[in-house]
Amino acid sequence: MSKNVEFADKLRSSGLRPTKQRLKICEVLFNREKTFHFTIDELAKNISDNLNEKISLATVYNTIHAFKNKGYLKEISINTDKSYFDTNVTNHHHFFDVDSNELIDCNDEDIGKINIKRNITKKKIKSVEVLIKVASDTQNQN
Amino acid sequence: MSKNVEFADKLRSSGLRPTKQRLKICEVLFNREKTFHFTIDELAKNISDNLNEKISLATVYNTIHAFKNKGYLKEISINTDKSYFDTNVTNHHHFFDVDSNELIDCNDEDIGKINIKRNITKKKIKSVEVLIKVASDTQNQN
DNA sequence: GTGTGTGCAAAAGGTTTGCAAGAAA
DNA sequence: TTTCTTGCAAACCTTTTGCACACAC
Repeated sequence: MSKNVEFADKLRSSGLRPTKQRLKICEVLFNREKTFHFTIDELAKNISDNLNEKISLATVYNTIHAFKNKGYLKEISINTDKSYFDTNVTNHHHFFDVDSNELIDCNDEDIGKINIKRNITKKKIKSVEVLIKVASDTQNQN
Repeated sequence: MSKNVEFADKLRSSGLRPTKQRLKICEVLFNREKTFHFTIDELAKNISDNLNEKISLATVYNTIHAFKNKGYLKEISINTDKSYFDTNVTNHHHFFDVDSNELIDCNDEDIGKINIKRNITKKKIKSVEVLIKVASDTQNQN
């Protein structure tokens, strides 16, 4: 419960009104120990299943994008039909299990430093993302 | 023209009938020196503009997926609304210019070797993809 | 009260599918 | 002639948008 006050403050401090829906979403996303990877429909399902409450899909989309823009969430580059988000906003990489469509965070110790030796003229590097696709044997690569 | 015979043989040898449409698409995709990055609609536009011929969108989709499954094309993991494909099917990485939505191939010399020190239980690494997002300054990260 | 946020339904955009007609083997 | 391929339209799925109502401040 005290968590909700924290969430409300956090939202307010970034210019977002702490509405009931946003607080619910905060609860689901940030009230956990491990980082959380999800797609919008998984999140919406999670909310309606576990919290016995329905939030309009449009609101979920709006909220997730607002959170992403405020830096509370990160969007992961995977070539699937859906967008994946991550509550871990630090610089890190991912394993992607193509059997289960599951993301797994990758620590710095898991991968050596990525050293980019080339510059694109007039451009700055904004992010470096490594995606390691894994599968149980005899799977194809995509 | 002799190229077309090559393409036809290549298609036949992988169990694909060399139809007029598939040969056209081969021409556009593989009859060039540099590797080619594209989305389906760019490709369809390219065909109708440059070859003065229309191929049904459904056929373009079918063909691109057939080519991908046969290993003639690679699909790139970027989190955009569209799928990106690459005629360079070797292991390599990419720069992605978020201003222009353009992909740029990355050679081995541009990035040191990626060394993955962790195993996911019972899973095999299928691919390692590095995506370096670049932008002219003052852009956001996604 | 004023300005934001929500929710619904409708629209949009990319991709897939069903099926009849056409082309390759 | 048999099997694969094409093309069109409709369907599908995720995501976005418009707008009236409700809520936060």
